[in-house]
Amino acid sequence: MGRAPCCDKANVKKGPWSPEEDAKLKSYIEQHGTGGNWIALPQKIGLKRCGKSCRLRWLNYLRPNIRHGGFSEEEDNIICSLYISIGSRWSVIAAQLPGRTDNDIKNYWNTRLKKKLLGKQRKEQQARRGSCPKQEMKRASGNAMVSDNENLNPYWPELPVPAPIPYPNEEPRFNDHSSIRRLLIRLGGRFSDDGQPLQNGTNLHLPIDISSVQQPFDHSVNFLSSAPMNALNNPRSEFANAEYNMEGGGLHMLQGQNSFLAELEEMVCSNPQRVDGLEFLYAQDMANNKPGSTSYEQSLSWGETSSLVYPPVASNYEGLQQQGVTQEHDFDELRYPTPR
DNA sequence: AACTCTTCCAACCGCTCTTCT
DNA sequence: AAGAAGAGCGGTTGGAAGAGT
Repeated sequence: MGRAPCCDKANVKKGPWSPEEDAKLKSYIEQHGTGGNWIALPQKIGLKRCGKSCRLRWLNYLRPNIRHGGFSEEEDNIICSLYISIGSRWSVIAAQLPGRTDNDIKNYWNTRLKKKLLGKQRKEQQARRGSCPKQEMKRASGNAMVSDNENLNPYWPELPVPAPIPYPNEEPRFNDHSSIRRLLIRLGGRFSDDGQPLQNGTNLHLPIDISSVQQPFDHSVNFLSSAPMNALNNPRSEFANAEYNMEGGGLHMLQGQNSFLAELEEMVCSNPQRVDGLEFLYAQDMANNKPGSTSYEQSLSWGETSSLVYPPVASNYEGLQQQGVTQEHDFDELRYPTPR
């Protein structure tokens, strides 16, 4: 048989934590540790909280050396770089940023970095359009007939509602991580505005060599926590079945960027005739999906596709090793050091 | 001043994997 | 071995705070 139920849901408090609850939880854990059992912990200290909730409160707010807000530019770049490499694996990203929690990073990404990225992309778009005012005026006037209902795209309100792009094989080409990754790479692997433009891939600035993080996905080098590696060994796991092929625009298995990618995708889908500057986002996917087809090349200009570059992938596995981030280590300890 | 809209983040939810009985 | 709970994680949401009108 299994264990006892984790908690009495009906008799559990929800919502914001009071200072008294915080104090109780903090002082108990500092004195006794978690005891390896979060479920039993709230009863021990007389809190009407679910153990899960206690754990979250401790990890995200009460444990020592937590920093909130005030993300530095370097941290932005690290988050950006790791997101390029591994997607929304917030706990892994958090492990690279001492004092940051996965929840914080996740929030920061969703509320700021993502918008920063989209804003940057839009800036580029406007700059391009600015160089062609006649076309711009023509487009704007043509758009006057579009109903409010149809004109839902917040980023491209002046553009006509498009005919759907004829995707060759069912899948839209914003197939997730590879697309955003290319967008990030195009921006130079960094969010900050002072970054130099990417030139032949040589100026790409990645504070962390993401190749070391890619390793497990190459199925060749073990790294980080035991959990991902277990997942790799598990035939049911997404890791085991995924094809991680950075050069081929792969990473199809990565989840969690859906809404953001949908946003990006909408930018392009809504304006198939005018995708200046976004070609890089899906040109390669299309090439992959539809070898031999030239319909896209004919209807769209892929001038930048050839200049698409990827970050250098020279191994820096030693870097993570030096940080103690190897399979041998208890990665959870790195993420959530237990109070001593 | 009052109202609406937007932004931000703490906390919850639900899922997967691991551990225990 | 099977089934149930625990642990951990990522996605989502509710509401407070701030900004705009």
